[in-house]
Amino acid sequence: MNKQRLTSTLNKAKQVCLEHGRKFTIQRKQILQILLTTDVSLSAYELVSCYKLRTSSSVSVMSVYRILRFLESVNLVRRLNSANKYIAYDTGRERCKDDLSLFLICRHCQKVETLTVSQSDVATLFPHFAEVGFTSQTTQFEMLGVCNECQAKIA
Amino acid sequence: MNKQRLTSTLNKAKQVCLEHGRKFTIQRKQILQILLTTDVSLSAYELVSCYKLRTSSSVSVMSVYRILRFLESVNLVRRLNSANKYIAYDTGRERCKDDLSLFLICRHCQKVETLTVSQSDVATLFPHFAEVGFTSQTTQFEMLGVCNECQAKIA
DNA sequence: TTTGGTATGTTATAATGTATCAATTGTGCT
DNA sequence: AGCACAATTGATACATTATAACATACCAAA
Repeated sequence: MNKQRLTSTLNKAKQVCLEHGRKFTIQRKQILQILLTTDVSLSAYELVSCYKLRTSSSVSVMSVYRILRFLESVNLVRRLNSANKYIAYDTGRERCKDDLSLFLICRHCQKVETLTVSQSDVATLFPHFAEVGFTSQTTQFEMLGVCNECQAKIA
Repeated sequence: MNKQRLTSTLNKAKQVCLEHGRKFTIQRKQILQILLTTDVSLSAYELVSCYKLRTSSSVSVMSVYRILRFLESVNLVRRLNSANKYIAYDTGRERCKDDLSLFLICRHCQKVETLTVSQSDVATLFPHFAEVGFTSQTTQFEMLGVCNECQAKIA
């Protein structure tokens, strides 16, 4: 992500916070910026370390957890259940309100690629779904595997 | 799961272990049996408690983790990433070797329903998949939501 | 200026999971 | 039976991830 795009994304993020009547504090901005400028997912504790390195200031783990929860609540951050780590959620790309995300997580380089799937596609895939009468509240799927770069290296 | 089916499932499980040149010890059997006779997922620590209650004997948490990892390795147990809990993996139902499971997890009653999807269906759903060149090693998806029984109760 | 909501700091603790090494058990072999 | 060997389990310590509870700081509106 280049500098210009980063600035624009952070500005949008600020708007999102303000629309929710919440602040885009320096700490929230820094945490989001760290997540935006890496292509791997980071744990709360890793974020504490990065924060220290990049700002010559510091945050408590508690604050990081709170900040992550907040950023998640306004859809600026996603948590990866299969890794207990967090990634920035790209607000730049066009997406329907109820599209689902598919995160492709590389076991080797940890890089996370994000794809988008529509609700109707999911419904098509899971025809038994309607039968069992389950009401999904899930907004993301996670797949572990190997990305093409790493695949090439291995072979 | 009725008694007869349970016995048959446990026998099959024993076969699976032996085929892998491993033992189906009393502890492994008990842990699997506990998981087979509940329809909710259980954490390692919950399994320790259940074990104590049901057998008037006990296991260490360490052993439970090891047993779970072993049972996972022979595909008799699955771990739910979204909950850090474990469920028995039904060997009874017909399934292709590389089918994927879709676990429907109810937020209210914690019950887990298991559906099956073929690899090819998944490939159809995610057309961008081939483009990004990601090699998936994932064998399951997890969806959180509300099951039909709970939905009815709520409404 | 005081009051109410938002945000952060601080400490303690819960929940989940791994590392390590010793002890035990079981199995096959002689 | 006695022995060697691998698989399994126990026990302790520790690492990682996460929440609870309560105090303090900040800031804007009444």
